[in-house]
Amino acid sequence: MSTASCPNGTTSCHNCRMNPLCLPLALQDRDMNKLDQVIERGKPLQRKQTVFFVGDNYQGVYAVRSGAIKAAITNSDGTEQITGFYLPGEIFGWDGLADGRHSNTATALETTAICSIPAERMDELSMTLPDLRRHFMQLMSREIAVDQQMLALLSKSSAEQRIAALLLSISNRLARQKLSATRFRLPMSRAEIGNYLGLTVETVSRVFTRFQSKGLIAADKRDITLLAVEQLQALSEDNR
Amino acid sequence: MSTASCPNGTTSCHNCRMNPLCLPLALQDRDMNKLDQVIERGKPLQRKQTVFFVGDNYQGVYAVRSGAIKAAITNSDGTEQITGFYLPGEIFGWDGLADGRHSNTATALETTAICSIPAERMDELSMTLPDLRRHFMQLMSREIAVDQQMLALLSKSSAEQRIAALLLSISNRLARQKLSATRFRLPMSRAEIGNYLGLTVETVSRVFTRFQSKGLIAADKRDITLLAVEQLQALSEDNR
DNA sequence: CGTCGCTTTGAAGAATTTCAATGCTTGTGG
DNA sequence: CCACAAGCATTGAAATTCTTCAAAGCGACG
Repeated sequence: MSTASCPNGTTSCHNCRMNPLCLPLALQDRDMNKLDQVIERGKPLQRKQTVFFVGDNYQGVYAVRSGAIKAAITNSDGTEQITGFYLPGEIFGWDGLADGRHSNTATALETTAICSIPAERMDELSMTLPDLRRHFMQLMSREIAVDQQMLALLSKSSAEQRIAALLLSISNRLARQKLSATRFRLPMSRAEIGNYLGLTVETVSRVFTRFQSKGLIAADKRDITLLAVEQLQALSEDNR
Repeated sequence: MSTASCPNGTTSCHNCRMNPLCLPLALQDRDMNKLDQVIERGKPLQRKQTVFFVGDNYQGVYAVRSGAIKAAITNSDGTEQITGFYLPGEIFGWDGLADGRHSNTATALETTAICSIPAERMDELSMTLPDLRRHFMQLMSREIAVDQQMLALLSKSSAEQRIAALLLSISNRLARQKLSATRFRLPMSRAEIGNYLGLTVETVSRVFTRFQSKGLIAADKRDITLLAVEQLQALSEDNR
């Protein structure tokens, strides 16, 4: 992996200025300087390490710089329900702002580098930098729009449509980060895909097989190549 | 209907001060005064009237004062996919903030009174009133959390669980507004419930019948009485 | 070399959808 | 005032999709 914009180890977040990875908005230079001081950088997370647990106090939000994060709610019976995957350039953790505690647990799917944006700093900045404030609200709004899109997907569609839509979503999001949109490695397992999409592992596996035999994708375990984006698009858009 | 806190016709939004209907946060009195000047009140909407369409410019968000609103995405084939129902005291329209255009169409399910909170005003206020700014972000965060909860529900559960969860959700939300939590009239049709929950009308209808024969609810068309809240709770929480 | 984690495949069973038909309520025009 | 159309809800029976249960393959890693 790690075709990401900021290499993992010895990075300085000055990259965030060149490539608007952490906060992908065109900010004034002046604003960007201030922003740089706010972002805290930690050491990369290993697979299965968590950023925060359900119930943890909300400290702020996080931007994925490389790797991938999954967010999951824990059901009453202890099983997990994945509510989102976050790829490089995306922000997660907003769920904790409402009542001061996270409703999700956030876990690294692979070796992952993140920036944190502490709540107080965000608050201070929101006061002094109108652009940044608007940007934060736009980011939250985007999360809402994405979740609702996902809702629409889950309510309406068959297994094939869901998986087609997920693959296209990942493709688009990688493209936005100037990464390859047609060849990529899935950061999550079949089981995690199934969990997220409300399908069993077996169904996910079967759909991948079917997609291959139809020539829509090539899949070698987690390495995916999209061969017929238009057809996938059509598939995901049609109602069953 | 219209057991809502602010009666429809001749209202002044001073009610919003007494009963924190429009913005349900404990604000300083001083802040509340300023807020009152911001909220615009229009005439009540009739059933099927829309607040905004997909693609409309984002002008701000709206609070439901009485009645009910549905938000829906239009699929490429023209069918609608309901992404949320908004009851008295709840805020909708955040989806348009991200890119300046609404991704949903918002429609009144019945005669509905709303307040609008214009974007510029919200922006000004966010600058001068830190509490209010935090409150806006909390509201957005709550929308995210609710949508994600819904995602979890749709991914994991059977028809009965989905419907049980929807009934409980409505019940809780009415209770928060000091309305009856066990007897209420659904503002939406079976078809709309099905659309929202990813089920067919027929399945929705059958589940209502099943719930009645099990003594969990009494239902006369849209008039619902919850008879066994704990059992519904248990049902909605168990995985299938 | 064997175990562990993940993926794939098959066959049977269950839940939901689809198709078809009927009933109930409301509103409207004759 | 009645009749009829339109919209919504309900019910049955057949068809389909997805899940469940069971088993086996593959690859990585100690």
